[in-house]
Amino acid sequence: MRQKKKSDLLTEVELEFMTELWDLGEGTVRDVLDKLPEDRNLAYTSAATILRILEQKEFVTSRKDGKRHVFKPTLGKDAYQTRSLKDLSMKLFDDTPASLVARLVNDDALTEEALGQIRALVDRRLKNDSG
Amino acid sequence: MRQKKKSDLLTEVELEFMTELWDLGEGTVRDVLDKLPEDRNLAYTSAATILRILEQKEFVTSRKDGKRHVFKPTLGKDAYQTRSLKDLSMKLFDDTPASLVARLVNDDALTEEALGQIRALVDRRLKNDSG
DNA sequence: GAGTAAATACGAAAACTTTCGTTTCACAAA
DNA sequence: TTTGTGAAACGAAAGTTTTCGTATTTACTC
Repeated sequence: MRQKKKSDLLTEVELEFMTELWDLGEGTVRDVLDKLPEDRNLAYTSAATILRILEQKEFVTSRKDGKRHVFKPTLGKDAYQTRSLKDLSMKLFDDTPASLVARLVNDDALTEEALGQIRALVDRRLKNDSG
Repeated sequence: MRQKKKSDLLTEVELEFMTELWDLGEGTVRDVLDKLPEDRNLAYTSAATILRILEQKEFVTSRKDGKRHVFKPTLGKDAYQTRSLKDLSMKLFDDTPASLVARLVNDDALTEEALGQIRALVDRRLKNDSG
């Protein structure tokens, strides 16, 4: 029996909307629409449709507040970050996170400061694991 | 004058094909098709279309070898990895690579070995920069 | 040159994503 | 209760990606 193929990843526009919701915590169609860049020029009904789809896909839930719907992510941004990294690592880095980081730290555009932060993060994690 | 909006990122299927080409170095439609998973069941003409599109988008070039075309990436896998990471970092990590790594090293699924490798990479880069 | 097996060229169907218009609904103000 | 305003519901148009069919071309064989 074949599954319907749910990629469990957000599309471009879905991610755009989730980003605003993660930032807001929760919000109405109007809230999200107002938060988009000036030049985005998306119709109200389009925004409503995106949120409806996100609800169908269970990335958000909604409750009613008076006559409007308030939408709220069911999936945290951090969880989605992890999911995206896993996907990228699988598709492009042989499922080897270290090689992903290798590519990142070999990027000349990366500042020394960022490198220092990264090392601190790794050290902290290694310390916690052993301690 | 508005640009047509070329995202310079590969679509799902395009990436699937580029991955095989990166692995092969170069190859014909048949070569790539044969390299796909058993259960992929893609028509020959579909594969040919994807490669044609990749050529239009200038991700590959082709030369003729007898009656067939041999396709070859114009963009290295490492360059595309860098590009993808930059995109993900921008869209989901506030354009802060360190926070991307933070999410990665906080993933419980990451092995201690991988962590060690990551630290070694960072150390090497820091050492080279200062030396 | 005619036959044929395999590849290319091209257009378009199918599937999915993004956008929007129209209708319906809910609430509030007169 | 009617009317106006803004939201929701829904379907579908528009845009993009993925898949494939048909026609044509190419190189090889006889």
